[in-house]
Amino acid sequence: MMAKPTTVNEFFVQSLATDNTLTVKQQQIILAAVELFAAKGFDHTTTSDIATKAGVAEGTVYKRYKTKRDILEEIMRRFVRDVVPQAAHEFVNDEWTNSHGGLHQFLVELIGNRVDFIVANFPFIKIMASEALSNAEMRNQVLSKIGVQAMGAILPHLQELRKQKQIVDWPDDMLIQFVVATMISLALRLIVDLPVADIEQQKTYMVSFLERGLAVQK
Amino acid sequence: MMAKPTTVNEFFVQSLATDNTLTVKQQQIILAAVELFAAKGFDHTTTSDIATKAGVAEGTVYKRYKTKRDILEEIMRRFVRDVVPQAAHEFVNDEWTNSHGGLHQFLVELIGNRVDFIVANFPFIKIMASEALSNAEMRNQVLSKIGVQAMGAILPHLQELRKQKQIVDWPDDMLIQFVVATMISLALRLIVDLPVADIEQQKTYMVSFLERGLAVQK
Amino acid sequence: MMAKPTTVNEFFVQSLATDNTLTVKQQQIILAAVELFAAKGFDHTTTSDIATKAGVAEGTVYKRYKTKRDILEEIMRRFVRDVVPQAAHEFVNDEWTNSHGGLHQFLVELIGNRVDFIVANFPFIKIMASEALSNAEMRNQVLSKIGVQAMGAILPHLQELRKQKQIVDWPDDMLIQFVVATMISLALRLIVDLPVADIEQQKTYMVSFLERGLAVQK
Amino acid sequence: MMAKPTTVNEFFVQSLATDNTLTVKQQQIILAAVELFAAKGFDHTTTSDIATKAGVAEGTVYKRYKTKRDILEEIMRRFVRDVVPQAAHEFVNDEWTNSHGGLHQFLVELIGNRVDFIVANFPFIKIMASEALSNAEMRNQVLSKIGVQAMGAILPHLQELRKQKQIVDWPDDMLIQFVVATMISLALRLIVDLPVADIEQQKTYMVSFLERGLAVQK
DNA sequence: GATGAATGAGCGTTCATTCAT
DNA sequence: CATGAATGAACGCTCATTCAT
Repeated sequence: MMAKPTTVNEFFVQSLATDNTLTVKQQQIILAAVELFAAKGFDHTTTSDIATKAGVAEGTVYKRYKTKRDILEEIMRRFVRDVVPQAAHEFVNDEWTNSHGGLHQFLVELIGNRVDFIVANFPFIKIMASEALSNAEMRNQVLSKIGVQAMGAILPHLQELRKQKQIVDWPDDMLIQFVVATMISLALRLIVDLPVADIEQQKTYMVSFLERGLAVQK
Repeated sequence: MMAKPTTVNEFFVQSLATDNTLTVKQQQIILAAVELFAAKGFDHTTTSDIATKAGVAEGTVYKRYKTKRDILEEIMRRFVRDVVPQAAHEFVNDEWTNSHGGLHQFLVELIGNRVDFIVANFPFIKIMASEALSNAEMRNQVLSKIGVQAMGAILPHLQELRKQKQIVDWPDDMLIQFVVATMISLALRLIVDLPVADIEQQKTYMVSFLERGLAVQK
Repeated sequence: MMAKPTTVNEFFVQSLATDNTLTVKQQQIILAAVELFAAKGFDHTTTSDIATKAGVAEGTVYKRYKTKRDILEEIMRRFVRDVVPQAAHEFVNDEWTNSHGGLHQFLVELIGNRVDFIVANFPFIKIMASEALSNAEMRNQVLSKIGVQAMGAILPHLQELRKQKQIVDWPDDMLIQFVVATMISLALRLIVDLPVADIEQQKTYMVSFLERGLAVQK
Repeated sequence: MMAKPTTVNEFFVQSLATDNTLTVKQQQIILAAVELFAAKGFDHTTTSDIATKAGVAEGTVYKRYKTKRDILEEIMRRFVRDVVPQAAHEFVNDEWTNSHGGLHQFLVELIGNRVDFIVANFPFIKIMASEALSNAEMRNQVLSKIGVQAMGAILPHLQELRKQKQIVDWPDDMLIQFVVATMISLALRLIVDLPVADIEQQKTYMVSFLERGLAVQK
């Protein structure tokens, strides 16, 4: 059965705790920044906010990070280096990976797991999206890496299914595009504040939609 | 045949030119703001930027709009009031509306038209998305209206197709969610800077994906 | 019997109406400025406020008066030239002037009349006081003239009473100082927002206090 | 014998020096603000003025005080909390308090002491007066406290004198009103820039006027 | 390493004043 | 004479960043 998806925050705590170049205060600063950036966005978070939430002096924030943007970049670096792989690992490690259960089961597991991840980490996803929209560097450096990692976790399975002629013979990027878009459609609803009464029902429709959209006609 | 979708900028020029409460300089201010907000985002655009680009004094910016945010809201208001309906009208007026050509033709026309709109207006869509992510009021006031307008243009057709048992018997919101997500998947690619070699090819895949995903099994 | 004291505003209307170098709009501007300065003070009144209240365009305000301060000076000039003499005239014309009724009646009439004037014109008095505190030019040009006028109305009587040995043989300026201070004590109460339950009772005490303070011991 | 009344500025220096939550620069800011507000009024003093006079950067002004008005309120608060009680204490402690010397001596001491205070602190009194005229909150919060303190120092003596039938049997508020008005009459002269040749002579007249005005007829 | 007072460039905004129509 | 759009200097205030302790 599936594990409850870990929260980005928990991943960060792990990532920071295992880095012995960071003092406790520096860890607190990063964690405070993650939460504040997620809650208010990068631009609307002041270094004073971060210092206060981290329980340190304002000068301390600058001891290790030369600028506020450096903090964001450190967060993104850790996100890409530690959090995304962890999340992928968590995802990949679930039993379905080896079960070869066909398209339906693949989708059930994928959607089931990643939709929970989206719901659990929605605030963080918003900040990533927001930054990606306004910051080209972020797009290039971070999103692409996330994309690569995500593809690494999803694409092989899609390719396998395609080889088995369970799904249509479309290019990799189109398959990924539709799978991701369908999963993200839930996040769009959340952003637009449309109520999502029943997450499990959502999952069922998503699986069904993707299954019909991708499966080869019998 | 389909009309070439107009650019948001052109719609704005129209919307502003036909408003005789606005002086030429005030029109220049709004147009400058649209471009700057689209290029650098709301927060990173200064009122001095706007004034300079519009070729007016900084005080002039405040003659009609009390705050910088008022300018954004004016833009959004015009977008919702003039641009979206125009775009919808343009969309709705295309012949397919009355052609009862079935699911396939509906999707061909919808995707064909709206994908071009997305591509033509991508910079503007980015502002809307960016603001929507960080501004709850904007979500409520603007996105909801756009949503209503968009639904008014799409939903009746989906309902008709469902009644004719051409598409699956899913709730309205799920049908819309999947159609919108599929269309937006292209915008996501653009945001992530993934190259889109062939727009027409994209359209073909989208139509195909939606058609398979929604059509009832024969 | 005593006439009800006219309001500064009414004096201004008269002053303006009889000046045929002023257009109607210019009169409206001055009247609007008088009311706004009295209500919010000179610094917190904008030329836009004045134009709006006067029902004219902002440029019109500057047609006759080169600066905002010019308007204040015009008001003060009229106040000194027309309003104060009128008020004095109104005061002087009351019957007591000729009645030679002695100190008591003099005080009764003076206090009775001027206290009502203070109460009726309190907002205007506040602006004069406020400007006088922060503007040396105003003090020199306006207050001194008001002082001269006021003295012209009061001092002769005091001098007469002194000659008749009804009041103490103190210098003119001390007599005026105490009479004015006693009358103004009511304005101080009003400024400090201390309730003044019974104006007539106040008058009685004032008369009594001044009478005892100034009368020669029998 | 009477102590020479201290200047408000000296009281402020004391009040600030003994507050160890204030850095030296913050003290300089308050002192600079006191002088500037007194000299030019609150509205005509810019934060840049204050910073320059205090010898600090403009941002430093805002480190502790969120707004310019906060600085005024801090000044008023210190005035009420430290300066007024000190002044009252200084006043009350003079020997006359216990001397039961009758109305004449009471007035001699009161006038002698407070008139010097008024003369020494005239610039500061002007700020207070100016703000009181244009700011209702200031009136309520500050003047009322000053009033209470002042009454505490004066009223008991007046009540005692009244009980002893040395002064007329008028209500407390009228007694205070006349005593205060008489003292303030000097400030009025100063405001109007009327020369006050001989302060001691002024005091003599004031004492005499009040004594005659309030004493019961023998 | 940690502190927090100090900095100052830069922002959004106001408003007295000007001038072409 | 009247208009009102346009101006731009100046203000109050913010906040990322520095540095002496």
